[in-house]
Amino acid sequence: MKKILIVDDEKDILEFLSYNLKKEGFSIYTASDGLEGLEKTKKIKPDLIIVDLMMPKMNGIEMCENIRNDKKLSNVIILFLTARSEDYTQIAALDSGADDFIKKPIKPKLLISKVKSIMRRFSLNKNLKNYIHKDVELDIEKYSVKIKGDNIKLARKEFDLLKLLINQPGKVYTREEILNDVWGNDIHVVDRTIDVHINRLRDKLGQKFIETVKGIGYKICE
Amino acid sequence: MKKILIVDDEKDILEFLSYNLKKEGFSIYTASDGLEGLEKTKKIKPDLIIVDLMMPKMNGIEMCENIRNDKKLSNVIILFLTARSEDYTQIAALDSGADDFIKKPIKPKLLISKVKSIMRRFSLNKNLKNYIHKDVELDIEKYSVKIKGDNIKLARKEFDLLKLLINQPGKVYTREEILNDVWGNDIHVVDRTIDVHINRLRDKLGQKFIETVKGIGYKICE
DNA sequence: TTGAATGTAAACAAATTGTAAACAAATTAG
DNA sequence: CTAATTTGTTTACAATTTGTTTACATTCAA
Repeated sequence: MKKILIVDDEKDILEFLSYNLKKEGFSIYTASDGLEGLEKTKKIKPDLIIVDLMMPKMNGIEMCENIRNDKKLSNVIILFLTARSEDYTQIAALDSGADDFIKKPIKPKLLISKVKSIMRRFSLNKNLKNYIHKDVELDIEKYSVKIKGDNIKLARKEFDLLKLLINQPGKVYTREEILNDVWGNDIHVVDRTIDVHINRLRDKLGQKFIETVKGIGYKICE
Repeated sequence: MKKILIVDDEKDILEFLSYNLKKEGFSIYTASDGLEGLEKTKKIKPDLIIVDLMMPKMNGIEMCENIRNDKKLSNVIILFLTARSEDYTQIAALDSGADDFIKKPIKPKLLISKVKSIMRRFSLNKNLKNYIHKDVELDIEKYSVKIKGDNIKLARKEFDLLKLLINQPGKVYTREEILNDVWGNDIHVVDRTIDVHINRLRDKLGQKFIETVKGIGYKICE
C-alpha cells in the first residue's frame, strides 16, 4: 500500500487531508513541523510527501532541501501546499526540489485526482529506484549490485531478497514478511530456504551486512 | 507563426507558460486535461505540445500515445512537464513518443530556450537519431550498423532488437519488454525466439557486447 | 545446561539459457 | 511467376545456473 506523509502545523488540515486520502486507501502518516517531518521521512520512507510551505521550526523548503540532499531519500515525491496569494512564478524561483504544488484552499476532488495521477506515474517507476546503504549500491534498472564500486553478481532470489531488506535498513523483516514479498503469497517453500539465501548473501556482501534477530527474522545493520 | 498547445490542469501553470511563450511570438492554445488536449490537437494541428505528465481524466502519457497512434498527428513535437524526481532517462514516457522533457519547477529562460532549440532541431530534420556505444555505431535512417567503422549486415529483427537495447546501455530489458517493443503487443512468438536473435547478434557483434541477466533478460554492457 | 533457532555444506531438483538444426515465411533475383 | 536466398520461428537437447531441501553443527537465550 502506498505511504503518504503529510506535514503541516495546522491540525485541521492534517485531519482534513488524512481523512480524504485514507478514504482512497493510502496509508497516512503525519508530522506537525519540518523537523518531525524529516525524521519520519527517514523512518517511514513514504512514497509521497505533502508539506506545507510555511511552518514553524523548519519550514517546508528547508525540509525539502534536506530530503533532496540525502541520497537515500532522493526518490520520494514532494508536493507543496501553498497559500493562494503566492503565485507560481515566485514559487518556481525557489527551486528547492519540490515536484508540484497544491493551492489552498484545498478541494478534495482535485487533491485526490492529483495524488492518484502522481501515484500512477510513480508506480510505473516504482521498480526503478536505486538504493545505497553503506558500501552497497543497488541499481534496480540495471539489476546490478556494487560493493565499494565493484560489481558483484547476485542470483535473482538473492537480489530480490536484498532489495527488500535494503528498503529499510534497521527494520527487522520476519520470515513471513520475506516469504510474502520475495516469493509471493501463493508459492510455498520451507522457511529455512530464506536462511540459505541469507547465508549466500552474506558470503557475497560480507558477514556484517545482514544481522540475525533470533526468533524474529533478519535486518540490515544500520 | 508556430503554434503551441499547452495542456495542464493547473490554471497557474497555463497562464505562466502562455505569458512567457506569447512574449516570444508563438501562438498559444490551451487545454486543461488530456481529453481536451487530444481534441484540440486534432483541430489546431499545433507544431508543439507541452503537456503535464500528471493530470486527471487522461494523463499526459495516454494523451501522447493517442497522438502517436494517429498518423495524421504523428509529426507534432511533444514536450512533457515532469516532476523533478522523475529521472527522465527512466520514464516510460520515452516509449510513448515524447520528444523531450521540462522539469518542474519551470524556469522561464530555460523553457524558452528549450522550446526554441527543439523547434529548430526538428524543423531541420525529424528523426536523425543515431546511437554509438563502444565500437558499435547504429544509423537509424540508413538502417546500417558499423563496428569499428566497418559495415556489418543485420537482419531486420536483429536491427530492431539492437536498436532497443542500445537505447539505454546497462539497463536490463526483460523478455516481455523486448517482445512488446520489437514484436508489438499483438504478435505472439515464443520468447525463446528472442534468445535466438540475441545469439545471432552476438555472433555478429562479438560475444561480450550483450550480457545475459539470468532470470530477467538481456542488457548491453556498459 | 538445554533446547530451540540458526549457520552451513552438500545433494538434489528445477529453471534458464546457449546453440544447432529443421522448418516456415518472406524477400529477392532471374 | 518461380526458384533461390535470406530471414524468422520453433524445437530439442546439453550445459549451466539457480533454488530448495535436508542433515548435522553451532549458537544463543532462557
